[in-house]
Amino acid sequence: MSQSTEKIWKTLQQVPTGKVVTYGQLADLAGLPGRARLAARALRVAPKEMALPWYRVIGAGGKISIPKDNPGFARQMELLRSEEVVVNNGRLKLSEYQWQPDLADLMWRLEF
DNA sequence: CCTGTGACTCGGG
DNA sequence: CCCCGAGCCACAG
Repeated sequence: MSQSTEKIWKTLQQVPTGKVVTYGQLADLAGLPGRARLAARALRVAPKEMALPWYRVIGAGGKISIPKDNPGFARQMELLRSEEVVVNNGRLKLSEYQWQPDLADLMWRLEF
């Protein structure tokens, strides 16, 4: 895999239960500013065995970005709800659930 | 090499 | 709130 893709994966592992990040935010935290599309792609190609919390990644407006006709849409909603995240019509309140990394988390990032 | 296509985002209208 | 276009970029065809 490309190194950029791996950075996305590692960063995503840091997102705690019950919290979410947007594609753009994930890319930024991974040290890849402006690469939201890469983040989306990294999720799609991630091997299942990695068990990444892919469902904790949503669109910038607080909306689930998976097309509604894709079975993953409903799955993402139920997974989020299983973590106490309130989701309505594929929407959730970013002000309440968006992950705000603390200093320790940012330090961790220096490891790659 | 060129083109189309996104699990993206932001700014306009 | 929706739709569009423009950036953006890896990747398949």
